[in-house]
Amino acid sequence: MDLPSEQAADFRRTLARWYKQHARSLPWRETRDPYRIWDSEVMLQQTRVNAVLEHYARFLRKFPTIVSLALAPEADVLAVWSGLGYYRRARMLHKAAQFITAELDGVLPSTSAELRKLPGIGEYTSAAIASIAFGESIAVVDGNVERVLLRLTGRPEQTTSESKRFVADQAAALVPQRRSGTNAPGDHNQARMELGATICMPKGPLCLQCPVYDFCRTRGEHKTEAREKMRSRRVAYLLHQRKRGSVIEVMLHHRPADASLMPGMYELPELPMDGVEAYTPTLRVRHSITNTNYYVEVFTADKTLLRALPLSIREYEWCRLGQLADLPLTGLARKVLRRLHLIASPGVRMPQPETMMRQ
DNA sequence: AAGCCGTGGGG
DNA sequence: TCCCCAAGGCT
Repeated sequence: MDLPSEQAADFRRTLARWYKQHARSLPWRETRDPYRIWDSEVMLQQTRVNAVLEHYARFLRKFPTIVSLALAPEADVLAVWSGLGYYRRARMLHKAAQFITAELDGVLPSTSAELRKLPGIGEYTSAAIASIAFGESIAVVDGNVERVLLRLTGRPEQTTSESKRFVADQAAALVPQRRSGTNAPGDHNQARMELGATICMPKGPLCLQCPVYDFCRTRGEHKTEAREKMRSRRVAYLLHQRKRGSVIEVMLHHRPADASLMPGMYELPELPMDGVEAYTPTLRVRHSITNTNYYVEVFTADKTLLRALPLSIREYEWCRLGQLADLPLTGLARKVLRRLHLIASPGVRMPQPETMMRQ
């Protein structure tokens, strides 16, 4: 696009006006508590707003401050994260909170350069927190911004480092300077992402509603590359319960701490498919992970199925139904146990936003 | 630096 | 039902 400076200013004003009027009301936009903004940005990494909303409220109710997060056992942090995916984010967030508590007097750094050094905070997240929470004039580039800028400029979508640099340069050229009394950089960055999320979507962009239509080279003609096709796979899990006095327990598998996939999380014991052919499932659910659709069947235990388990019984753990909600369950385990009414769906209650903490 | 890490909702 | 995601970071 390479707008002349007055046109760049016009673009910024137009976008700002649109954002003020159309920004969705989201909990992390009601606060300037850097900790809350940090949490939201980590949760939003590769994750839809809808999925974040529920977890965000629960997370902040349970860990309202950096110190409270730092002091919590990792399993508790993972338990609240359960269902959000990319569990390493939760571990890194936890680690960063511990580092900040131990080394930085419990205060989140206020510049992108310092934030960038913390685990789980990369190029995008450091710029997002620095601009939104602290008003730093730095450009945020996420998937939305990249798509918006490529469409605006008419440059084809590419994964080359040259293309990345082009987008970064364009983004940097359009970021407003810091001004007192407002947060122009933070609002501008959020406005770009909001535009990408609600108007300039990957498929079927709503160009006729776009505030910067006049600045756009492509106006919806821009193509995005096709994805790899999803695969399908059938999997089977065992439901095995027992009674100890008045408490009911269910048998779970605790994934090893060094597993690459969902380490330390709890799931139902997996059964080999060839052991369940003669059985009718107690429950069927679909579950998609990355590029695979899983068609999941859950079978109630009997002696034959117990013998089909890949591990010896001792290697599984008996967990009380009452404590399931506090366990770091995999998303699938949580889904299955909820469908079977063995754990309650969480009541979603939003915490009151903190009083503005504008400096 | 390309590949890996998860998910529930919506079309 | 089947497919497509979405505000990245790390190794």
